[in-house]
Amino acid sequence: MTSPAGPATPEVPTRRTEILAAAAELFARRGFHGASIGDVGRAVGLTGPALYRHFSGKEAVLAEMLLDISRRLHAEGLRRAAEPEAARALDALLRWHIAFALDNPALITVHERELDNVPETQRHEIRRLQRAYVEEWVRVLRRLRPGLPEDRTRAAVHACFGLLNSTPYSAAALDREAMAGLLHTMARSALTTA
Amino acid sequence: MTSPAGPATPEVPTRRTEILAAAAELFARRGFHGASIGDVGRAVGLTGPALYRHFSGKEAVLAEMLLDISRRLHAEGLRRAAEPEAARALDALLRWHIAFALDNPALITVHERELDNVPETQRHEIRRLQRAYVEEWVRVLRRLRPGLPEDRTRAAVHACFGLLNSTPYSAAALDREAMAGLLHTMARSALTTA
DNA sequence: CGGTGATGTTAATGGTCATTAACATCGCCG
DNA sequence: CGGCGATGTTAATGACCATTAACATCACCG
Repeated sequence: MTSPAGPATPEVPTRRTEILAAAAELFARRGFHGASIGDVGRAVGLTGPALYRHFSGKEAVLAEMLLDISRRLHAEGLRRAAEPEAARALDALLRWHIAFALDNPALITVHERELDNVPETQRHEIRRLQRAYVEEWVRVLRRLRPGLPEDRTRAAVHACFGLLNSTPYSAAALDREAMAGLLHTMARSALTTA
Repeated sequence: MTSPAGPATPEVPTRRTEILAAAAELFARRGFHGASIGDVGRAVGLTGPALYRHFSGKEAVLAEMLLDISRRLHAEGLRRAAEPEAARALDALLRWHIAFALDNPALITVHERELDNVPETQRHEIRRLQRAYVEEWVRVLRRLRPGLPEDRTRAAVHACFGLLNSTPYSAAALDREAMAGLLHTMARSALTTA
């Protein structure tokens, strides 16, 4: 009953979502070309070729993964940026992005690195969503700091994502709440003094 | 006359350094497993097998690249952290890291992502240098903010590197000086309010 | 019961790749 | 001149890999 491009992390895990989760882990750790279809299959207790019952190919796994991430980030980004008070909107965006990064380090990593391996057609849509997400941040920040030129604002947002997405490499050091608080403080401070 | 593990970017480019530079670009763009020896060779006007006249294999190219980066970062980090006044030392470290990242986006990317593909033996040494470099930052920051617990300090430094290393993805937007200034301001603000 | 669609498995198949072998060029030094 | 070390080249070689083919299982539905 699951539609072919349905949500990747529904309440109940299906085989498709198991595969997507295992692939995310492997692609994040070893890179898209460093993890084979056999590796992904093995990670969910199957042989390599079994994956073709669920996806049309390796690239399709990556494409669906990135499309799903982009959609989730963008959809919730839209919601949180709608908050009328700019400072509150920024905090809401920060909380959302930080929670996502701490809960899904592998997804964040793959999202950041592997876009080039997605087939053209779907790559455009993913890029569109990524850009739209960034623009939500830019809009909020411009309300907060009207004097900052737009290109500097956008560069600041990108740098902020770099900070927030560093999570995968150092998350082990602190417990989740401490890490979330630290990232929030640092990111807000970086953005508001940019 | 160049020693086998000599500096990778001397005044005059040798064939070895040409190869290292081309490989850095390709490994950064497509990942270690996504760029073939043939690709690297072609990028310097050679065929694939010709590389074996200069390196013992693909992994050796990566290993020398990462070892060289780690050494350069660490050596200059040591020097700058020696400044007696903590606030000045931090600025000196920031200037150094930002200049390196803006001048060598490919190296920064590879340094951040590909350590796992280095053979064990050299991996340890690279990790040691990376850790030592981080510790220089931690020491300086602790002098500046003695109240901050050590693990939080280290996490903050990692997050700061995430911010500074985001350069490869957005450096095109601003000219070099503007970008350097923006990153410096954001990073210092993030670290000092952590 | 019989069949059929969903889901797996184990064998091809064809391509790419890292690495090595065998052979060429060429500058330099005796 | 003659040789030789440095540096390349074009053919193997053997591994791995994505994908497809051919064959099994099995739940469910008529």
